[in-house]
Amino acid sequence: MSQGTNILPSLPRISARARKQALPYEPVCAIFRRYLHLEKLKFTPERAMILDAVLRKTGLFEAEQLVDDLKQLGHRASRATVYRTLSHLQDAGILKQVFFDNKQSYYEVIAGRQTYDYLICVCSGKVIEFNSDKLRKLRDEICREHGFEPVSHQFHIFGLCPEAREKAKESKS
Amino acid sequence: MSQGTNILPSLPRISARARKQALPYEPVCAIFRRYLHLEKLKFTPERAMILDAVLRKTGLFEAEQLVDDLKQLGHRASRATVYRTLSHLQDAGILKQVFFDNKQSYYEVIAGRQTYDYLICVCSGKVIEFNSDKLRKLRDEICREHGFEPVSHQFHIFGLCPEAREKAKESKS
DNA sequence: CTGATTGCAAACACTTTGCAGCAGA
DNA sequence: TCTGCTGCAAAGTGTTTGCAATCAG
Repeated sequence: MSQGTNILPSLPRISARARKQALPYEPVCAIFRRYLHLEKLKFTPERAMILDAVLRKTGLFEAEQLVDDLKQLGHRASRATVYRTLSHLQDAGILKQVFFDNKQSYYEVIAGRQTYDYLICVCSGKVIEFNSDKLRKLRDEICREHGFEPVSHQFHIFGLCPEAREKAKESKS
Repeated sequence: MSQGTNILPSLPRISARARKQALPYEPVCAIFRRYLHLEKLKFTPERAMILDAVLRKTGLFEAEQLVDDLKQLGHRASRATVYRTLSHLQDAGILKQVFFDNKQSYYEVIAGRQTYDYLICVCSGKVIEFNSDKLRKLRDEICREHGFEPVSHQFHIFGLCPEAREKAKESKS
């Protein structure tokens, strides 16, 4: 039987326009407002509240979690609006979907934050973030070889975390 | 509306490189039978047919596609059985799920085949497979640093393919 | 003013599951 | 024989969508 969580990467959705215009240190809210303006969309209270809740998150989070957070913050916003806004935030380059597990998506704020790659334990589901300059360099090298212009990447390593390895050893002996 | 690309549905699923590789049909079938035997499961005609259809695939494919393929091959197997068998094939290490988009999973045969990493064009959806020893080495190095034992990895680079870059240039000028 | 936005609930689409009859080993 | 397997259809589940009322610009 399948042991462990099935966590798969998803694809980033950042519009070309957003990519060109995101300034690294600009307040995220300003990025969003400009994006909305350019797309002739409106900056509504609901969208502001959702962005607020999103920016409070650190690391990975789920849409459903966000719905709860909003309730806790006393913010009203329907599930539908949350999903619709998450979509816009992705297009604005503020957010990206990082994983899917069997059912749902996991998001991560990328605007103005360092992004990570992940080590994922196939036994415990534990996720370790890491960062590697060498990886970025290698990515750029591979892209050059193929005439590709990199926008982003996702590197997920699946395996056994130290604890899981320990357990595996024990059960062997 | 945003042009947030949902790239996956248009992924090409035949790669020249993969096509060149001989299908190691017998060995994989043996792997599957052994797995089934060990798990006290049965090797049924349906499972044989599904494995056959799976091994004809090169590159990424979807479950639904497989259902169609089976019909075309004159093989009967219900949708439910296909899904159940795909699950077993994963557990047997013959297959892996590579992507999820919001809706469905994308699979790839791994047994007896070289696996690839992917460059994915965010404009055209074009997918380029690549292979890198340096990447594997870097992966192992990163794992060592974290006491992780790697089982597999997925490295997806998103960006603009040469054609898309060309187009982008044109539209600027 | 006017078209975008919202909440609701129903719709979706892929996948899983319960069940009764069937069939490998 | 005795589990496990199959097909069917129904259930599940995160997400999306249609619609009428509402609101931002």
